[in-house]
Amino acid sequence: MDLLEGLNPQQRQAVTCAEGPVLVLAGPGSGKTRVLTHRVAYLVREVGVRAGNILAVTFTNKAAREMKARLSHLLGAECEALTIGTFHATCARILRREGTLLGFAPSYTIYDDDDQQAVIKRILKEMNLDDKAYRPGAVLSVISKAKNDLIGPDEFVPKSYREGVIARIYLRYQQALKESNAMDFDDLLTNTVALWQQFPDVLERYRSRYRYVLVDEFQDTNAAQYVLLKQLAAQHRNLFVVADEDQSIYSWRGADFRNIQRFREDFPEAPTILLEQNYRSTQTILDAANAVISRNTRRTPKRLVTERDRGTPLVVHEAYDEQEEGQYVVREIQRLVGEEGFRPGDCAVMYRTNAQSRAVEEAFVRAGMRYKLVGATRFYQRREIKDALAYLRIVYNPADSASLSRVINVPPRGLGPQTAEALFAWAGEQGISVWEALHRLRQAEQGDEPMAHPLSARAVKPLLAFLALWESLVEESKSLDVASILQLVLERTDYQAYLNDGTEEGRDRWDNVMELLNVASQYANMENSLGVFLQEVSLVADVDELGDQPDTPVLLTLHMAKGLEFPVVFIIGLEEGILPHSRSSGSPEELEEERRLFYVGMTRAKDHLYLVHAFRRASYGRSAPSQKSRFLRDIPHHLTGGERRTWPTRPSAALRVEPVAAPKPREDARPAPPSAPTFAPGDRVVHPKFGVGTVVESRIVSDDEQVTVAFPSNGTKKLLARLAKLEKVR
DNA sequence: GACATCTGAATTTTT
DNA sequence: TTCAGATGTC
Repeated sequence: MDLLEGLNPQQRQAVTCAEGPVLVLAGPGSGKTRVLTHRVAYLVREVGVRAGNILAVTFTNKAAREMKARLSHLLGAECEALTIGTFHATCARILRREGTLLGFAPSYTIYDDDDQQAVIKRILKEMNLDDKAYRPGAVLSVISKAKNDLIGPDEFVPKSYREGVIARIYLRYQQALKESNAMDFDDLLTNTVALWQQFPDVLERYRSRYRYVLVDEFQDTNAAQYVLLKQLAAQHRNLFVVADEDQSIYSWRGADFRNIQRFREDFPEAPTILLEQNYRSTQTILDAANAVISRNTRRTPKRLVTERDRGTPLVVHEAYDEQEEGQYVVREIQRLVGEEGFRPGDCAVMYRTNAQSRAVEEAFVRAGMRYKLVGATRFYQRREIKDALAYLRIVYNPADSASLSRVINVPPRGLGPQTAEALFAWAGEQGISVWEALHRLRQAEQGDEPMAHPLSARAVKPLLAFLALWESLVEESKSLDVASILQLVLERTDYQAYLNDGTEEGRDRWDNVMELLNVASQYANMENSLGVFLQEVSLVADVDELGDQPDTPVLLTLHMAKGLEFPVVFIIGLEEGILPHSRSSGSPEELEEERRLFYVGMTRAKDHLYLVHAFRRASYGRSAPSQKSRFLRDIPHHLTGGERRTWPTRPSAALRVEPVAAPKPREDARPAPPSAPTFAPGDRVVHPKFGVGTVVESRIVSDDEQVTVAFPSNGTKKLLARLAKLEKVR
């Protein structure tokens, strides 16, 4: 296959200039993924670079996966040796190997937002600070900002009394993470930078390994990431970055598109290649997007052109309120599918804030139409999933105190907040982990010489019972894979009984846990499956889940839409206060970022673009009139079919989506359950522990059969056929 | 210590 | 509207 076939001259240039730094400024839809993959393939096939010497960094795991998939087509087996991943995943892997140099065991835990909050809350308590005055979220955002700028707790210079306090929290927070053998997201980057700074020989190793570095979405890198790249590429200078400043939408997370300027200064020999040819959208959509983005002052003017025809005008639509907005969208999708030959999966609905999805979802449900909601469902954020993962984490990394405090009393075992706090404080005083503290407690209680400890007599027994449970899990986990460990955890903690409170919610939660077990079982035949599983699970993002989904419309935020494309795009909530968001209209910089966000959304569309706003909108309970977004005024009239509205004919029969007996929409695709239950009510069964019993009910849950059995001597139990060794008896 | 009920407070985007 | 935290009861 000719790697250059079908590429335009600019793309070709980007693919083939082999040595030295390169800056590619790529507009939306200009085929930059193609350029990146073909360049990697070109380096390997034509230049003779060894695949093992190439590092490609992407923004999401999904992008990494896609790139790998494409490269396996282009390169075959050779692509296995490539390193392709997000900054975070790549750093996490490096730190697994080298983290001991910084004092982190390879089993370190990656803390997510909730874990971070938990740590901060504990510190606030410890320092006797009011969590109203120092809201954990606010404190964390200051800390995160500092980390993104590579400012450690020691270098943090407070500019106010408040910041002085935060500086002390920051210091304590880093200590706490270290004690827990844990890192937060930002630490993955900063610790890698620190590692390379402090150990030049290690840096040297990675420099000679990653001789060619390619970076996607470079405009969304932060200072730490930029330093990382500079460290790596300082000598060989083979740094290839692809950027679009107009699509920089993560400045609130520390991203700084001025890195593009820095790159130009630090690598002055780099040629700049412009990709302005758009292969995605109609000229009308591009013209509208150009009109919007050209209002931004801080940018290099670009002209996006396409060879496609003008296409249809944009549709600007005013709905009465958010309900009708949703109904309008659904009805329009139905029309496009019914009359214009689009598939449901061709359509995407985009919005500024997750809360906006609700009304749209309701409209889909009312219409009996399936849809896929990206994010918000947040599988890995669910309580039961986090509990299960926390168990796995303390098994893998017994120092992990945030996970421990999460599950120490889940299910309830008599270890309430008082006891937990006393235990943690006692461990803290002695400078040891809770794991060790519990061992000391056992010695004190069972050893010959009694030792003083602050734990109440009543708490000792459940504490020691918990330690025994924990120890047995740690011990047995050594010879088991993740899925088996998880099963063991579920059995030993009787977690199912805890979740199954008879409500539908309880059943759903258990289903989720089974789904997690399902995911875990995919890691079965792997070296260190527990560690691999935990790491990958810590780094998944919502967009990553947007895989081979059923053919349904997709609902997602504008942020998550970056990098995607759809034949039909609806952007809803085009109102002042929402887009631009009220929290981001303070400074011109923020306003420009809001505009970029809108631009990103518009340029996702291939054929049809709908811009929808509502006359009034309810925000938490109260409904109020709204004003249409200033961004709409930037679009020339001749590009839209004029503005349409469907009210005040409300309530109009034409608009109402008729409720249909709706199949319950599933937000997450599940594998098809096994066919029929093997057990039926009335069956007599025998269980190794509970003895003989009678089946009350049996149903398929996820991919296992859940059997409810009444045991005369042990009461009624819900059992999983896969776990419990149930046998039918005559 | 566990659970139910009440209150009031806060709402952006997420690797 | 939703949710976390506080309060009250057993």
